[in-house]
Formats: sequence, C-alpha cells, structure tokens
Amino acid sequence: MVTSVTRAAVAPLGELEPRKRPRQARSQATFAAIVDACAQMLAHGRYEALTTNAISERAGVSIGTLYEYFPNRESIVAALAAESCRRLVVRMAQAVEETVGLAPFAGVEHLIRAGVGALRAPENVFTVLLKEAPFVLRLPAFQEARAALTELCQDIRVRSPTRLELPEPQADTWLISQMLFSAMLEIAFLEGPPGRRAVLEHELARLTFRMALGRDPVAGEMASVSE
Amino acid sequence: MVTSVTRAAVAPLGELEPRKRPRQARSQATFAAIVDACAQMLAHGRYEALTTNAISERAGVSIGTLYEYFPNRESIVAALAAESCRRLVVRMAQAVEETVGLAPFAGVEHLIRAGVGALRAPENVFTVLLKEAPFVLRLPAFQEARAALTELCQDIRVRSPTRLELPEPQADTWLISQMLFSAMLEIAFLEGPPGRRAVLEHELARLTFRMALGRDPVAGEMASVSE
Amino acid sequence: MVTSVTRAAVAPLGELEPRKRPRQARSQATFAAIVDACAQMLAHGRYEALTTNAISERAGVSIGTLYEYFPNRESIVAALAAESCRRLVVRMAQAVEETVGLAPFAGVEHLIRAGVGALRAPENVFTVLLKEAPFVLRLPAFQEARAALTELCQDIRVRSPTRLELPEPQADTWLISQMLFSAMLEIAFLEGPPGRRAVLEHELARLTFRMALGRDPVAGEMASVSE
Amino acid sequence: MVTSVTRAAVAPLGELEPRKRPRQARSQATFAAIVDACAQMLAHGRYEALTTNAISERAGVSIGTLYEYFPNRESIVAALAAESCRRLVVRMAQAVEETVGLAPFAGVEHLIRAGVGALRAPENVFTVLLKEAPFVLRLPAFQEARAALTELCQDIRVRSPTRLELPEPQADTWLISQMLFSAMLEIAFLEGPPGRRAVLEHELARLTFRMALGRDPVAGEMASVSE
DNA sequence: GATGAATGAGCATTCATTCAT
DNA sequence: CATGAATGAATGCTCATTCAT
Repeated sequence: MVTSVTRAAVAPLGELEPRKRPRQARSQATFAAIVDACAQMLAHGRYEALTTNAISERAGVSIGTLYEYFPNRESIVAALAAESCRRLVVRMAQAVEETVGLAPFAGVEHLIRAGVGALRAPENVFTVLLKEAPFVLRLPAFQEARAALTELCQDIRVRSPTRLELPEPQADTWLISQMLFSAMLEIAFLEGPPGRRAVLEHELARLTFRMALGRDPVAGEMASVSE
Repeated sequence: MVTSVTRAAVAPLGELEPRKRPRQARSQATFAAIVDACAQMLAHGRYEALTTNAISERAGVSIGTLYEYFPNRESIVAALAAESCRRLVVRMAQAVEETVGLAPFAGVEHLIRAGVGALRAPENVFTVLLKEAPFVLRLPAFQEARAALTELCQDIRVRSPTRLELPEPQADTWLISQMLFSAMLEIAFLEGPPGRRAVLEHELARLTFRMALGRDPVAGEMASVSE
Repeated sequence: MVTSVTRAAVAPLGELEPRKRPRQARSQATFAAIVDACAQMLAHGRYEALTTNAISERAGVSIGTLYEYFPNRESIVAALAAESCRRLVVRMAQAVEETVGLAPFAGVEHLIRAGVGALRAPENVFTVLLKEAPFVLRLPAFQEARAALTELCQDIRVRSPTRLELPEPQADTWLISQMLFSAMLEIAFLEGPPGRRAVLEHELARLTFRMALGRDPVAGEMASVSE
Repeated sequence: MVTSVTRAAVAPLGELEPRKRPRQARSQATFAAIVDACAQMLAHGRYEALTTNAISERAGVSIGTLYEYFPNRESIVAALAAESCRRLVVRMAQAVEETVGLAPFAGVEHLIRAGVGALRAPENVFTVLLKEAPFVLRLPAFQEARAALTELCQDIRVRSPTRLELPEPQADTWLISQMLFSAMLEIAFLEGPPGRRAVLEHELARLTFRMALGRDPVAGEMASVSE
C-alpha cells in the first residue's frame, strides 16, 4: 500500500462528529430522523442546495434540536456517509463469507456483484453522496470502507492456486483497489435494466482476475456463481 | 430508519456556456484573465470559497464586465475545465504520436506518463476541479476528454500482435477506460517526489497490459521508454 | 412539543430579582452554585459569551433548575453584582472602623486602599462586570454601594479640624464621590505589580484631600498608614 | 502619564475599521446614512437590541450595502464613536483657544462647560454609547480624545502663576484626567434643567483647581467666564 | 462597452426559555 | 423538586447578480 504518500493538503473540514450520541429511544429516533431527512434531501436535490433548515423541517424537528445533535451541516452528511459505509462493510464481509467454496473467479465475481449491489442500495446514498459531496471521499469512515476492498484484493492473491509475483505488491494492490472501486462505482451509477450491469460486473471480474494473475481463469477456476 | 430513497435526480446546472466568445484581442485578453484568475483562486483556495467578486477582483476587471462574458459562476469554471480538457486531449494526441516505433508495453507506459503529467500540470486544475467541483465530471468537454482515453485503449488492441478475444469489447473497453482514468487521476493527486509516481505509472502500465491482453508482455514487447 | 416561545422583550431589563430566595440548605447550595458559576465564567470569558446553558452546566445543575431559581439571565448577573456590592460595603464599613485614631490623611489613604482592594478581589467581579455589563451600574445594589462612598467623603469633612466651606456641599460631595469611585475603579483595573497601584492610591488620597479641604495636609495630619 | 501600565487583557474586538472609505458623493451619503441610523437607534433603544438588519433598514439601504462598507456590527459603532470623538476633540481645541485672556479659574470652568456641552450634544452619542457599549472606552479614537483632556490638565499647570509641585506628575495628571472625564460624563448624563448642571460644572472647576494647585483661586484668578 | 454601488433572498447557527416526564 | 430534550425567533453575514451611470 502507498498510504504513506502524503496527499495534497485540503482545507480542514471542521468538526464532523455528532455533538452527542443519543442513548435513549426518543433521542435515537430524533437523531435518525435527521440523518434520514438528510438522505432524502440528497436523493432529491443537489448537495449545494442542502440546508440545515430544510433538513430539520423535513425531519420534523426544530432547527434547534438539529444543532443539539450535530455541530454543523457537514457533520450530518458525515454521519450519513458513515452509516452507509458501515452497511457497505458489513455487506462485503458477509459476501466474503459467501465465497467460501466458490471457484476463484466465481468468488471475485460474487464480491463485485455484492459491492455494486451495496453501492446501489437506496438506503446507502453513495451514488448521490460521491457525485455531489466529494469531501465524503476523505472521511475516515469512507477510508475504512476502502480498506475492506483492498483486503478483498489481497484475498484473491492468497486464494489463487498459482501465485503470480506482483513485482510491486504494495503499488499493485493499491492500484487494483483504486480501480476496482471506481469501476464498481461507475457500474453502480448506471441507470437502466440490470442486464447491462450484470455484463459489466462479469467483465470487471474477468479484468480483475487478469490484473491479479496475469491470465484468464482456466475451466476449473471459472465455475460461475449460480452453479 | 432510512426510508426508501428514490433515484438521484441531477439538478440542472444552468447555462454553462460563456455569454459570448470574444473575437477581438482586447476582449480575448479579458476573457482569458477571468478564466486565469479562476484557475489561480482554485489553486490556492477551496472551490466553495470561490466567488465571482473575488475572481473579478483578481482578474483586474469589474464584476460587471465579468458578467458581460459569463452568465454565472459555474460557466467560468466550465470554461476553465473545457480549456484544461482541451490541453489534456492535445497532449494525449501528441503522446500517441510519440509512441510510434515503441514496443507495445513501452507505448502504454508512455501514454500513461503523459496523461498523469497533463493531469498534474498546474495550468490544468484537474486535481482541485475534480475533487471539489464534481459537476465538472458531467461537462461535455470532460466527457470528450475521456473518449480520447478510450481510443487509447482501442489502440492497444489494434497494435497488439497477438489479438486476445475480449468477449465484450464494448464493455471491456469502457471498463478499462474508466479504471485507467481514475487510476491516473489518483496517481496525479499524489504529492511527494516523482519516484513514487514513476513506480505507480509503470505498474499501471503492466496492469493495463494485463487487462487488455490477459498476459504479461514478453521480452520483445517490453522495451522501456528510455531504451 | 413546546409551543411558540416569545423572546424576552429587549427594551426593559425585566425582572432582576431571583424567583425565590432559598431557605433550606440544599436550595441555598444550588443558588450559590449558580451565582458562583456565573462569576467563574465571567472571570474567564466575556460577558457576551455568558449563556444560561453554560452557567447551569458549570454549576452542575440542570438548566431547568436554574430557571427554578432565576427568572432570566440578567437576574443571575444581578444577584452576583448584589453579592459583590454587599461584600464591598462590608469591607468599606470595616475599613472606616480601622481609621479610628488615624491622622486624617492616613485615614483617607486607608479607605482608598481598602476600596481598591475590594474592587480587585477576584470573588467580586467588578472589573469584568463594570467593563462588560453596563447595566450593572444601574442596579439598586450598586447605587447603594456608592452611597457608602459618599458617606466616606462626608466623614472627611466631619473629622477635619479645619472646616473648609464647601459652597455647595451636596454638589461637591456628589462630585467627589463620583470621581473617587471612578478613580478607584481605574486603579483597580490596572494590571502589573502592586507598586504602581500603591503610588496611585497615595496620590489619589492627596488629591482627595485637596478637593475636600482645598489644601495639602500639614505635618500632623499626614502620618501614614503604616506608622 | 501611566499609559505604560499594562491593562487587563480583554477579548479581541475584531476588525473595527470600515471596509472602505467612500470617496464619491453617493458613497459618502450612504456611509453617513448608516452611521446616522446607528446613532438614532442607539438613542432610542438599547445597544444589545442593535441589529445590522435594523440599522440598514433605518438607513434606507440594503443589508448588503451596509456590509459593503462595514465588516461587522461593531465597526459601525466604532465609526460612530470615532466621529463623535473627532467632534469632541475639535470642540475642546476650540474651547482652549477661547480661554486665551481668561483668568485661570475661568479658563478651567470654560473648558469644563465646553466639554460637558460636547458630551451632551445629541449628534455625539456619548451618553448612550458609554452607558450601553462599554467597548467604546477601548477604541483608539476614544483614547485619543482622552489624551486631549490630559493636555488640558497640563495646561492648567503651565498657566498657573504659582507652580505647585505635584510629587508624582505622571500619576497625578493621569488621575486628574480620569476623574475629570468621568465627572464631566456624569454631569452630561444628568437630565433636567441646565441650572443644576451649571452648578456642578462650576463646582467641578473649583475641585479641579484645588486638585491641581492645592488651594482655592484668589480673587484675581477667579474672574468668571461671562465677565 | 465598462463600471461598481447596490441589492436582498437566503444561509448557518445561537441561546433564552419551556414543559412533559 | 429536578431534568434536559426540544423549541424557534432572531441574528450576523455572504455573494450571485443587476442596472443606473
């Protein structure tokens, strides 16, 4: 991994953590209502049009209550992103479990399908979030989610019966992880019937396999998910 | 608690074209000064801190004059993005010329290096633009630039002495182009000494070769750029 | 749901008395804790940054409890000011006792020293209060404290062996009292080593003597405090 | 003077200068209208009730225009205070001219009358300003105005035919200046018929004379203003 | 054409105060 | 008696845009 490479300095984002984590049922409902309202607004309007007053109104709480829980506007989006990331990671972990017993290629494909599915899930607002609020990319919660993907790539290496030396394992893994994620995101963004996405998912699995192993899968490695 | 969220509706961006294309020298200078001031501000501050008043001040023209040329704030950024894209495409076209006579792998690597270089060029503000102003991704000028990359991928196919069947040429090309572009962007974003980026560029060339041909280059295809 | 809350009318100062005077020990402790927290906040931050929520938090009581004892924000500051004034008056009364047997000039000086000391005492927040919360000047408790000073001036007249005619005793006494108080306050506001203030206190005593008697003290009237 | 004594640290007041000084007639009118509206509001309501929106409304300009000229609320009050101070200093300088040929005591009395008059002038909002916005006391413009008063005190010393040694000239001058100013302010604050103030002004002149010289004026020094 | 003073809707955020529990 | 979640009117301020000069 190349994580030690310093990134371009970006302006500070201010406090992104909620002001308080609700413990009681009523508080939790209020907290959730605010995050939910934020998700709804993001789904319908642009990020730039997102206002705290509008969120509080949609959530059915007063603006004062909103600021009881969140220190600023960004922290609401951050909470929403963190929640989505949490769900994504959970889904991916589960998907990894599901690959047990699958042929290598089928495993890769399954993970890709699961990832795209999670990225598309309406309760996760990734498609909107990443198109409209690029600062989400820099959130810790988001970085962690990407780490899960990287692990997935490692997994392919480990499971593969034929070890291919990747001359620069760190660099290669980082690149593959970046590309895989961006490709999954692009697939997730596509509108239309699922058929087109299915083809792309399958091809993405093939390309990933090629990147990792430098060759196409042989018959025994191919066994598709549905078999 | 996140209720069903309907699909993202990308809000209209308003007019993105300049109000008028300057024909005379003085007008052209004013137009350029505004776009240039925008680039400078973007290079130093955040996109959200970009204001038309500040741009006009930095450009040394009055705010009224700015609105003589551009209908709104976004159109200035759009003009800047378009210009950057134009430069990127020109550079890539030139780079393709330069690959004539190179071994396949060396050609790919050269193109990648040229692309990363263009994305990093300070007069092109891609790094800020794409991180901070996501609407740039949807600009026609940007889409066209991506098309150039796709063509690059086609090129590899054509030049390759050993044709590999890509079962879904359209889908595969689209995926490779997407991934290649995002990886180049990520490399371009990295700060630090060029050595780091050089390794990543080399590895990206390898991975691209693998994706396209399903194998690593043999000795004769390998000849590096500098040889 | 809390129905519409009308804002405190801004023009008048509203009720300044506590809602209830605590009789039981526990209540008294709560009351004192609130006033004390107010004093602490005032000592550290600006008056404008003083909020009821912050006071209640620092006092370790809930905001609801705070409003059980005080009808509004100003009444807390008023209570604190009243307490400080009470202490100031007590101190001055004691200081007057201490002047018995002193030479006239020494007596004046002693009273001034005692006054400045009381104004500077950290538990009395006069320096902050009077600089930041001008309405304190109009509090009855504060007016009463000033009356004590006026009496002090009368005292000088009575004790003086040589009566000087003050053509307008009322006006003169009022003026001297005003000036003396403001000068003491200014001295109290000064930071730095006590030496500086000691000089000013001594000179203020001289000027006061001059104002009251129209002349400097003779040798026999001079005997300093420490003799 | 004791100006070298460090003052209690006070919270920063932010930028207090206007954003731009108007040069053209229209701009000047707008600038003046805003400051004037501020004065009017201060004369009628409390300082705490002073809002930028209300000022702009009363001035008949938009809130945006107000912020074109002033960076924040305090800077408007500061401009008003500075203007008032400028007028006060001008008036005092003129009053000093007017004392030429007057007997010493009459000169002192004249200066005091002039000062109280200027402090009371409705276009100078000192009475409201200093009661409601204590930060005015710390404005540079205000400090300069006080320096003028101090000079006045020096003047008395110089003009006096009988030099009295003030053992601590710096300290004494500072004290007298402080006391004189606060007394004049208190007189200016008094409501009611001018007769009462006239008496106080006369007595203040006597007390000042006493402080400075340690004695009452003799017949030849007394000659009143009107003679 | 060029200017820049003026606009004002709209934003994020605060905080004194209430009242159901 | 005590609590503290909830309220919402109100504030200071920004900035894209217009239009009279």
